[in-house]
Amino acid sequence: MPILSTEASGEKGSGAFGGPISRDSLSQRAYIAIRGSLMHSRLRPGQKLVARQVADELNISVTPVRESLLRLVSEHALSLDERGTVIVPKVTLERCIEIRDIRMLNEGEGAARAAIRASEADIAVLEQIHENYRAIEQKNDYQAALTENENFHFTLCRLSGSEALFGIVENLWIQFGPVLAYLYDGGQRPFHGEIHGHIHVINALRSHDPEQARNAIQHDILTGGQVIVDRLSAEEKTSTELT
Amino acid sequence: MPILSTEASGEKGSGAFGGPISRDSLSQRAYIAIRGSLMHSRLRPGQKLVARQVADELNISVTPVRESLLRLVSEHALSLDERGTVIVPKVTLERCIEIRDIRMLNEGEGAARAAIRASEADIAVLEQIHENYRAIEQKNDYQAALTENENFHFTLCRLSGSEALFGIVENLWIQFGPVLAYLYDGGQRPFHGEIHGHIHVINALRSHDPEQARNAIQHDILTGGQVIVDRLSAEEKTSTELT
DNA sequence: CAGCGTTTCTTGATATAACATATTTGTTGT
DNA sequence: ACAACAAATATGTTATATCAAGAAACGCTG
Repeated sequence: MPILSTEASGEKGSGAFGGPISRDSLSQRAYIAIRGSLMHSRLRPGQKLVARQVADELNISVTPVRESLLRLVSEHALSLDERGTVIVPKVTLERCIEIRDIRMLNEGEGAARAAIRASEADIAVLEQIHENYRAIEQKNDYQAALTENENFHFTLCRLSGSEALFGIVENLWIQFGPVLAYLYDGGQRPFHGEIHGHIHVINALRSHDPEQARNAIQHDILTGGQVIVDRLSAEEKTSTELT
Repeated sequence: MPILSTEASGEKGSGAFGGPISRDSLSQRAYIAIRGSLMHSRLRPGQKLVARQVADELNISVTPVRESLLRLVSEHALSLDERGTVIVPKVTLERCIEIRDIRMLNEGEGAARAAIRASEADIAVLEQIHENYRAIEQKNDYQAALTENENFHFTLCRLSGSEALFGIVENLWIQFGPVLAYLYDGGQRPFHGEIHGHIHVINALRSHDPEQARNAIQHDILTGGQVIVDRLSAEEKTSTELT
């Protein structure tokens, strides 16, 4: 059974033409491929990622594969077992809540800063992203919706103008993303029919109200994560009972 | 001229005996060596770190060196130029302030959580670290003082019990540490004779007062960083005038 | 059949070689 | 002396071979 499904999607499409295909290094492409598999939850928690096997599957040598695996480990998106083998980390309820809370802290700060700096054009872009997101979600294309939701959060945080903050948020996402995807695979929708949290964020930006923006994105993260927390609680309770 | 001075310090001394010397991988040792050089500001901003040269200097092959360099790049402790060569990033005033602020946000949160969870034993450990720190500082051993200060901040954050938070703080430190060291090399002492900020943190922990702890560590970071900000402002002003 | 030692397989870690490209150096012709 | 082209060098990137340590399979003996 193949470890990674065949998805060489470039993520950052290079040019409007199919054009001079991305001259990324193999290492970079391997990184994107593995990260993509992780984000789309095609890798089971606890699964081993053996360098040689992954290399075979991607038809490249182990060197660039090893580089990308180690990079993902350093980003805490993957872990190492006692022997040094790369494994997909298990998402515990505890870890999930922890990451959610740190996301709220840092994305909240990002939103607050964004509220101060964002121009009307910036906000319009964000609004457009959200509308795309809603449209995609309506079509039940959860994978795509996931990506567009990520896009919203990243774009918002980028508006803070803080490189360091963005780095942190990006990094938290790669740890949290797989959990979200895991949920989507379960066929549940984390968001409800009410007014979507993103809207409140956009309104706060328009008012240039930092604290309102902070609260809005924090509420969005909390709401979006609640379904995951519920489900993980249920699963952990079940497995405990089985023990 | 050698890129890295000879310092193979194990950081995490393994055992009380000189004992079964650390069976770290070469990659790990290279990482520690390069990181150490960075933290002790033996690398000039803008300097190139050529994999083969570093490998020669450490008497190992390029593979583990490349791995550690890439790891440091992924941690934003080093950067890549357009060609892919690793370079020591230049510290701008802007970046310095940015990292300081994000440190305040996250270490503040760490301290607040620590105030809730810390036992008296935990606090005693922290107190001991601070006393060591003061003693070392008095002896004008700035390098060692720097390490002990780092130890204080890390230990405090670890008391928060949040793995994710600790990872972020650790990562911010590796970006900020070189700047601190740079300052120390200039012979300036960032901390003053008054009651040290760490003391206020410890008091807040004893009172189990989260917000007081948050304020205390934030104030400490702000105060400690002020000298750096002043100096960088001065330097940037000068270089602007020269232009 | 059980236990134990040996061989083989797996797999991470390291070294080295092969390759590609950009930069530098050197040479030559006018 | 200078411009243009060619050779050499520097350096990141990838592939492959080797090593070592642990795990697993295998077979031998009692």
